[in-house]
Amino acid sequence: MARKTGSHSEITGPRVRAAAERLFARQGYAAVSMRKIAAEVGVQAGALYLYTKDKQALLFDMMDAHMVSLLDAWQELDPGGDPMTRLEALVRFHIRFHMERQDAVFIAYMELRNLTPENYAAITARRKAYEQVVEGILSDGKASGAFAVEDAHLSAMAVIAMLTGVNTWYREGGRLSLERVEEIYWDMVRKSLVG
Amino acid sequence: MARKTGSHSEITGPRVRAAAERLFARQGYAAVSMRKIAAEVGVQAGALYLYTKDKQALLFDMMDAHMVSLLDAWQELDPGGDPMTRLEALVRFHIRFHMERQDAVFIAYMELRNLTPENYAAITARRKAYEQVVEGILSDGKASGAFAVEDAHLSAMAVIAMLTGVNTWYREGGRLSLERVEEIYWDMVRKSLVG
DNA sequence: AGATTATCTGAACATACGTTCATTTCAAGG
DNA sequence: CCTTGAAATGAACGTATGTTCAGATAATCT
Repeated sequence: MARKTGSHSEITGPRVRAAAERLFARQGYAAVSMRKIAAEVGVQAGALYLYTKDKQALLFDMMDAHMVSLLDAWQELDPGGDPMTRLEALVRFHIRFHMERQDAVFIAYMELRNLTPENYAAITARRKAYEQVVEGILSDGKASGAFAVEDAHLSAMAVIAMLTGVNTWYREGGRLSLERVEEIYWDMVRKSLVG
Repeated sequence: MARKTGSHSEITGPRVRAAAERLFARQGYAAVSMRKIAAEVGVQAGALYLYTKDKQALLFDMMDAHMVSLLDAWQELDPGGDPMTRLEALVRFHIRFHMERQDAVFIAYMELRNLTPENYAAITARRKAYEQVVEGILSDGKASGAFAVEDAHLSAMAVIAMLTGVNTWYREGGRLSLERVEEIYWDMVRKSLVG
């Protein structure tokens, strides 16, 4: 047997990426074999190499796409103007964006050490870019007197860690709606940064 | 060849656990083979099984020991009394304790999915116990009016995420001393929870 | 000194891995 | 209807995996 009835490149390609993302998030990159991914797609392992150079590219491409998407989405949404307004927008954006991409976020945080040195450097650069978006807002707010921030970098890291942490405990249909979570987190972030 | 000169169980045992912790933290459980651990210790792979039932026990035992140590250390240090005092003690304790055990903390957060279901349940129970320590302090503070907390559980998770995040960016000998970091984080946590 | 026992080796086990490739099958175009 | 090429198979490759175990060795005890 070979080519399956109804098989098509434009369908299989995305399905490979989706299966890899699901499995990497649930079991970890190192624990997921190409054969497992292929089985999830309904194909033999060899066929995956029509859609990716190798296993490493599968990981890197999804991480890079995620980071680019994060940076692009914020650039689109950034209201500009005063730091308080921008930070509120960022807090709400961050929570929403990350909650809608739980698998990709999980992978972006957990699989850094499974990247080759070159790929690691590339992803790290994107991460730093996002961190500097946050740090920039805090710096502006410090300069304008809107925020009582001692160290903009430290506070940026603290805020990001706190926000991303939502992913580890929030489950849809739980006690709190995502809007409510957004509200409370923004309240905590704001208070932690003002007088 | 067989038994090495100067070989001794009380020495090799801890060295196996130390090597496993180092390697699991750096490369991930799934990516570390028993042969790699053995090589780090300077022994053949088969010898490891004198000190651990299997690879899974190596992971579980170190994670469980870490969690027990965390809970015990806090119980020892808990000053009791009013929530504000207790929370400050906890914030400083958490940062210090986690910074001194970077590898163990990393593993405790990253390798949950490589535990068997039974082991996962056991570790998760310990984690929940610690989360409830924090949540308990916030609840007390809410009841006494010391904290303006809307949802004690959510705030507890936010605080823990923020504090543990220090591990991802703080490097010894950097711009800020650990005492300074403790100070600033406590300031942020306190402000985020009051008025 | 000789016997005992804890400690470790080295080979073996079945199984799985990522990747390549000749071959086969199906869908589409003329 | 026949040709062409994209899409997938399935077998093969060398290597690595966790774990077991009979045998070898050095430290300890009598």
